[in-house]
Amino acid sequence: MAAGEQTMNEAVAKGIAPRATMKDVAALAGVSLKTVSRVINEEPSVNPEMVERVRAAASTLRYKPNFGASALRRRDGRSSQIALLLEDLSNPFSAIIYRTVEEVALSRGVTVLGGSLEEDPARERELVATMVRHRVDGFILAPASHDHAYLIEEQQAGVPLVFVDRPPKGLSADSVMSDSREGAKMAVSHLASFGHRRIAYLGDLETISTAQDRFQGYVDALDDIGVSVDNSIVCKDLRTIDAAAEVTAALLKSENPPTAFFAGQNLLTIGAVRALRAAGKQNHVALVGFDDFLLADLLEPGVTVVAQNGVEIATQAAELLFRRLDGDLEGEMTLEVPTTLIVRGSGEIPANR
Amino acid sequence: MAAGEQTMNEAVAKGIAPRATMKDVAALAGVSLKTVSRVINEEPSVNPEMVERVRAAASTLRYKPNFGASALRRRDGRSSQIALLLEDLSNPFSAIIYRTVEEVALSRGVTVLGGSLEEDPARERELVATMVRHRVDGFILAPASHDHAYLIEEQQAGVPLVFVDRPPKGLSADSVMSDSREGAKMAVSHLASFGHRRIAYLGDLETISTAQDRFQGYVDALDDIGVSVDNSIVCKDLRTIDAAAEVTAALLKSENPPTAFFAGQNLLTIGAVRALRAAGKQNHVALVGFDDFLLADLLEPGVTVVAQNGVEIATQAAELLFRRLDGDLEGEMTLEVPTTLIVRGSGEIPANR
DNA sequence: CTGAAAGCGCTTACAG
DNA sequence: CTGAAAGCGCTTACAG
Repeated sequence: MAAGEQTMNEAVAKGIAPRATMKDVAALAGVSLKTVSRVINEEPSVNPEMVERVRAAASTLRYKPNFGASALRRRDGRSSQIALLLEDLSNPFSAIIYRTVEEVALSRGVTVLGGSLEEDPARERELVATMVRHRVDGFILAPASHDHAYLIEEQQAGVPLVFVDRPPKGLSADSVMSDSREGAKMAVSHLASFGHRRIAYLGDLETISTAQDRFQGYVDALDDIGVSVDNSIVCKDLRTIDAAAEVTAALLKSENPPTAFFAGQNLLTIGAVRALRAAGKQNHVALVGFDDFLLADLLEPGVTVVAQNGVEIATQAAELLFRRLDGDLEGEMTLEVPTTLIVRGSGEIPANR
Repeated sequence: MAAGEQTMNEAVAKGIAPRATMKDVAALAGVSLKTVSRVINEEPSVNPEMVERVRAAASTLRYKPNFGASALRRRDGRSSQIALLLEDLSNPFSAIIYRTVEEVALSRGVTVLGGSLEEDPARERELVATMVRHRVDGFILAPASHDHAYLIEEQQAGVPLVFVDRPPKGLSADSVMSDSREGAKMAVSHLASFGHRRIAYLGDLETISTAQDRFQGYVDALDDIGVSVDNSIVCKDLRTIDAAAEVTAALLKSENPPTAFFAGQNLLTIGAVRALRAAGKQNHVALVGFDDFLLADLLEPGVTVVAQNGVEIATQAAELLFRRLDGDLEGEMTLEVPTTLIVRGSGEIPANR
């Protein structure tokens, strides 16, 4: 009693009107709790007159169902929330994935708990743990870590996992990503078709498996034209616009500069553009980037890229996740989404012999 | 019993290992439920030996606390989730807001439920309702609707509301946004200082209050130089790159074309760039945009903009929200964050007299 | 078609 | 320092 009063007083002091519960609605409507529950959940077989009374009471009290409470007791225990953990939500590729997944989830009445991992495995573990405490129904994950065995517990608890952009390691799970190797090969072969033989490689962290794949594609394309890899023009572990710009500038000033560049990621492409521009060589040295970016068409020359299909990747991933949630327990799927070459000018500058 | 067995069988059939609860941990450790709760919540005054036993049991069973269940019973009822509803998470301004809020929230152990409103008031209502069902602890909202009275219930239920980018209408709540009017005035005055008198206005939906503010800033700047508004070069209700490009192209071809453009939003700026480029007039007609965008510096000419400080807006908004959650109930705050003129070339093309 | 009792996983408010 | 009982808001599994 005393405690109850105190709560009341605190609430009043703060001007807080406590939320109505099903119990309150039941009291006002003069029916049982269970009947209110039936009406709120739109179960059939409730007397229409009672439905009316309950609806009126709920509306008067501005009753709002509590998902968490119902999930706790419901047999499926679903929270109607999924976790979406991506590299960095302010990066355009992540953003389009988020947007697309959000749309599919919304159509199912599911909300999205987002998180940015920033290539930090510790942060990934932490965010996953938080999402688990929230009992999300599933995960869509572009992992930062390189060992995902710790997620096996979640799979065993019946929480579906779909990897996007990067494959799972140390456990088997569904995944959806671009065909990086083939895309990179297409980019470099395109440069080769304009006579280039000395093509520099700018790539992200070697620990990222897609960066390895893209490098493999680069090697494949060189193999095709009988050129062997020259490590003096292979630059890996680049993460930022500035890093790519610096390396590009240095290569351009070297004794035997490349006649073309392949950049394995959009920030690196932008860095290369910046350095080529600074050196006044944007119309003399060719460039093809992996992953499209806004305004690539408005630069001079327009930047030729191998574009990823983010919408397709995200749609496939989300639909796969929901199929799993709907009970489809077939073996793991690995979906590769093809990339597309977009010709804009920078990749069609011929090699000067 | 029969039901229990059936559940068991289903779980086994699906290979699902049910999650351990505090009860399970208590049983294994040979202590009471309450003692487990104390250990998990790191309450002091538990015998260190018991702490050890409980920790060991929790670890063996891979116990994961259930936020939802504890929130249900806890007196504060906090879900450790906040809702962040923005225009479109794939738009760079929204994305930087998301990223920044996420960071502040993470430091508090709070996760973010995101949503894109897409200028659709109905979608706003729907998403807010969903977030309420999830019992989020607070809202950060860039509203699509133009009447927010429906949110009064939430305020009364003690859920803090912080508006970003756009002010609340029909209720009083905290808000944080750019000083749009002053920023727009700065942009247009800058054009005027290069001799422009015939400056076109490209603006977003008139129903958006910041679009109105930006138009007012445009009018203010013209007033300062004694020029009256010419409606034939004022174009409102533009939403997309293409719409802005079309209008710009038409104005350039008109009998008395403007010598400069002010674009009230980044997509519109990009549209204007595209049209100027197509007409070959990018070095003859001046342009200043409101809101910065990636690569604006790499275009030719570089695009002069009045930049919003998204990080500052988001930081202020998130900190304000958490201050409210911490019990600060002082009167509503309206914070205006100044914009910055970034000179890059397109805005410094003089008027040809 | 309706409702009383039990319980989801946890914390509160006690008592010892 | 520890624990048994009650209850958060809701659904389940019954009985009528």
